[in-house]
Amino acid sequence: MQITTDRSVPNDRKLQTDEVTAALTVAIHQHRIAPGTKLGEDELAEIFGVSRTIIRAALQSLAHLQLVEVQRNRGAFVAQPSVREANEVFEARELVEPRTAHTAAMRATKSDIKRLRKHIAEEHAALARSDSGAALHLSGLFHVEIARIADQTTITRFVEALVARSSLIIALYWRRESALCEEHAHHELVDAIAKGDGVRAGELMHSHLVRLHNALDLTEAAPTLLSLKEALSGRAVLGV
Amino acid sequence: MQITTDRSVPNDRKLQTDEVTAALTVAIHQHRIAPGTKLGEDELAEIFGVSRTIIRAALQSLAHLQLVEVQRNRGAFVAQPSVREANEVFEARELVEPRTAHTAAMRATKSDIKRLRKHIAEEHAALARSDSGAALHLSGLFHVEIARIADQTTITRFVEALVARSSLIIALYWRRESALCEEHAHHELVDAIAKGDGVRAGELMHSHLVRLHNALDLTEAAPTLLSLKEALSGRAVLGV
DNA sequence: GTGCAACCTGTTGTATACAAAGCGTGCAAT
DNA sequence: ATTGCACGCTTTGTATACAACAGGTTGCAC
Repeated sequence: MQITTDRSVPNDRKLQTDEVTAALTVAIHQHRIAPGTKLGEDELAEIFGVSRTIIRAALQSLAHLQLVEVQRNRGAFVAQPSVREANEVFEARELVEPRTAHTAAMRATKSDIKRLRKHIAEEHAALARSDSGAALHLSGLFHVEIARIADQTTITRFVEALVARSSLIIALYWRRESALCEEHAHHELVDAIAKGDGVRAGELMHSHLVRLHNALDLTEAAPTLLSLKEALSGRAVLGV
Repeated sequence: MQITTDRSVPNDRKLQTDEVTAALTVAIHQHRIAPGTKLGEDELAEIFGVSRTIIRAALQSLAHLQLVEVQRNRGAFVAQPSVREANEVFEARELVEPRTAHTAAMRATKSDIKRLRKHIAEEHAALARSDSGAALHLSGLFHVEIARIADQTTITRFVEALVARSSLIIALYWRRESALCEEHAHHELVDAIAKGDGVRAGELMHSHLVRLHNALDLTEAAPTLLSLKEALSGRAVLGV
């Protein structure tokens, strides 16, 4: 399982943990690693060419973001948010992000707008080449970028965590039937922000999130096939 | 600097990291360790009777909650939130917690109410014996408990993090002049929740938080005296 | 006496060695 | 054939040893 490996063996001697964390994060965001996948320490250590110490720190980081779940003496697995957690995550986003959009509209500078538009363009480009993983990742970053423009680092961190989990949720519960993530929503949002229309930006963000939420198939109770296997073995399925 | 040490040397072989994390968290909550204090790895390892490996994991955990700040090659320090961060934290709480109070009012069971009242009683008891550290800690837990009753684990985690940082903020910026944390606010809140009056619970929570926020002295720009002292001396300020 | 520089000490960063806990396999007994 | 147990292999948990870095101190030169 190759993950990134752009640079070779000699590490830059700095921030190794962060690099591993980032690489894994992106890989999960882009759905290159499926929910439920086991992340063995030795395996990752070999892939990244570092010791298990580094891998462990990275996994702990990801566990804190709830991107991976660590089971004692069993190892780390890419998280599989339950239906309930999925609802919670989107409810939280519906509560928080309209506010960040509103504030962003108030504070955005020209260069912020430019950056957002560039972001959308990249997203389109990814879609154009059918790289849905990258598109999804960029789409998430778009939301984080808005929080960043709102200049509230505390909430930005929260949004980052929510967006990250959203990616897992989409991987698990996205309805094939529903239309692909409507890009025009992001467009309109940027327009509202550019005009400084905070109220409209907030409304757009809210409805955008609600539509996303509704595009998920959150009816089935049990996590899907992968976890079925796991449900019968050792550990029990806790919350639904 | 003794921290907890209720149990002696033989560890229960389980969750050592979590125990250390919890002990440090409580100590910080209760203002038994001042903001800016250096948390040396060897020092902590000796105190808790575990290896630096465990301590490191615990510190990383606390760093994620932004209770401590780790500076590369320099070590971990109890965080000193800036004025700006302080404002952000309370703004975030003002956004999120009224919602949790509202939901809690809708979902609270008899036993939940009972637990909340017991919580308040303990808080009073702590105040009665002038243990302001414990009172503060319990006061924070009260807010977390409400989020827990609202049964939104995702937001509960966020509230936990916000409450934890609030404790640091209060340590740094609390105005001596302002009246002590009015306990009646928590009383009224529980009453509203017991009645199932979500709207009022939300309002009460909001005004409670605003009052708290206003009771802080967030005018001065720079981190205060404590850090100055530390800037000059090698070792951090030990006991409180 | 002051300023700079090299060293020295103490602390953190990383790797590795060892201990312990799961988990699967295979054999034996019913 | 199936069930139960026991052994061994694999993987994680923890401690420790070593390397690298930061900061302070000392000594020298001016």
